[in-house]
Amino acid sequence: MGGSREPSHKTEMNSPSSFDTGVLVRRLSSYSPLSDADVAALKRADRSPVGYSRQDDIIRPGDAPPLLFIESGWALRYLPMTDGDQQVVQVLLPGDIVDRAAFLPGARTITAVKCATDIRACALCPRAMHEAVSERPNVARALWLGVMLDENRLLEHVARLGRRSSAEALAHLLLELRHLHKRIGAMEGETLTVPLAQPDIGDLLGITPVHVSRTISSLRHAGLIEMDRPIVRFLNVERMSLFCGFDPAYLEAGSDNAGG
Amino acid sequence: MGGSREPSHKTEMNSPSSFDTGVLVRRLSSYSPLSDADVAALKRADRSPVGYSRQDDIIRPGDAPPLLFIESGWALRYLPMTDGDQQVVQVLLPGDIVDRAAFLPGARTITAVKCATDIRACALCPRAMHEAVSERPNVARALWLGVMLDENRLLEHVARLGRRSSAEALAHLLLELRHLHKRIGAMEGETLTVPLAQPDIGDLLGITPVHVSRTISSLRHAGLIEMDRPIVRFLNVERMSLFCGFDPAYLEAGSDNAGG
DNA sequence: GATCCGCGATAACAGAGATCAATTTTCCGG
DNA sequence: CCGGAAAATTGATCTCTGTTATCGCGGATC
Repeated sequence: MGGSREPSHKTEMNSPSSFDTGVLVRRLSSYSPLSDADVAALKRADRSPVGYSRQDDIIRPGDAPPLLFIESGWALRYLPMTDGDQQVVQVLLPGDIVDRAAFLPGARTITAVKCATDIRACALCPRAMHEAVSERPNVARALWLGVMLDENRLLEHVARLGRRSSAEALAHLLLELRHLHKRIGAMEGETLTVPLAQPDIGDLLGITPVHVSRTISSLRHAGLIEMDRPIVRFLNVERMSLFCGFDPAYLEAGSDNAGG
Repeated sequence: MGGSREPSHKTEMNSPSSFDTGVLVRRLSSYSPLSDADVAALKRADRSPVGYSRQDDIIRPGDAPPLLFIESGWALRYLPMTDGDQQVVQVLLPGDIVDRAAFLPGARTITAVKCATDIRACALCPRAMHEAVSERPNVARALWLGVMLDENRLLEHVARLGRRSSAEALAHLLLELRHLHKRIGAMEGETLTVPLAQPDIGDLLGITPVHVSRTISSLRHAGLIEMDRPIVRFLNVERMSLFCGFDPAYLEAGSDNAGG
């Protein structure tokens, strides 16, 4: 079957938590301000990190997924199709929760998640998380905002697949990744590291690897990007955004965190 | 701009609640059993129903959406594209919540929702809902399960757009609608009422209206369906499911509501 | 009852992307 | 350092879907 592989290199890691929760806490507090008590409640949910190797499957369809978030590395959440193809539905970046079905005791997921790079992931104690959610409104609000923002990304992904040419779709995807990394200061100038192979991008955009290659070179020839695996350099963000109709509003946590 | 229209016929309706909450309560309790106290808590959130006419926009991108659920009728949630096209991301059926961003005080939505038929919708009091969620674990669980099932439908929609031919995509969509209605006893035999025009289906599947017509006739000629607006009759569900790789597992509330 | 407009069907043609194939390059494991 | 496998590029051809246009129908409006 496709490229599914056993998580052969799953590794226990024993570096402690004050550093490891950093990614999640930073993410959540970027959604909604967290007090020290909120952070402490989250830290109580923290468990030991686990390592996965590139190409490992973290979860598979039918699993009751573990409550995990990505510490470092990229992963791809996808639906395996009956004919062996796969459709990627989400790019998981550091701070992302692998599968929120894990919040629901006993629930099964319909997706698989494979590592695009070596991954360090961090487990959370479901009981402690539920406590944090029910007793800490800020935490609940931040998690819920995360749900909404992920949904927004998914909706835009639908629009990419349904209503854009492959060149527009690729441009839009790259601009989304750029925006997410720019915001957390994870880019050097206009240079971004995208550790995805062309077949991965094909599974994301619903096109063949051959056509990914052609699409990339068309963006190159249009003077929008340079791409030298795994480096992507943005040459003209404004023109590129215009070209594919990219508007970062859907990635923002709602300019008005006023509340009612 | 496309077909956006003011909600000119918005109408206050004054039929009472014991009947109106029925749809939502029935839906939620199909996700997770609700006690009388749970139902009572939900009823406290109930507000007066509102009517909309076919083609009205219930919400628009940038709105702080109202907390509404569909009482009767079909609506389409979509992303308006810059070129005037629209990409439908969700079919809203009775019992569906129009936009969950409404759960987050002050949040804005990025989607629009338009009525495919005349609609009766029912507002919920956000305060009472938050109370019900925080004090009634069954209610919280049912709502969260609803979130997960909607996500599953969205993920399958991504797979439809990315990895299926138009005929497979249409077959898959129709089987999803059939399954949802069959489960609540809203079909007569293998006959389903689908109050969508072909341009709506095009916006759903990311294809042109012309091609929707072709695609329908190809399913007809394959002996899979009869379609006489708005009636769809399924002639061979098994062969149709095989044809498009439809597996209803993603619509089920997880066979094991065991819980940990 | 006349008119109009959106829906639906169909046809001819154009274009985007898939498929098949061959070749080179890069990557990874031993 | 080497060898095999996967990734990447490029070309030729085919298929599916978009585009444009025409026509009939039916429901809404006046």
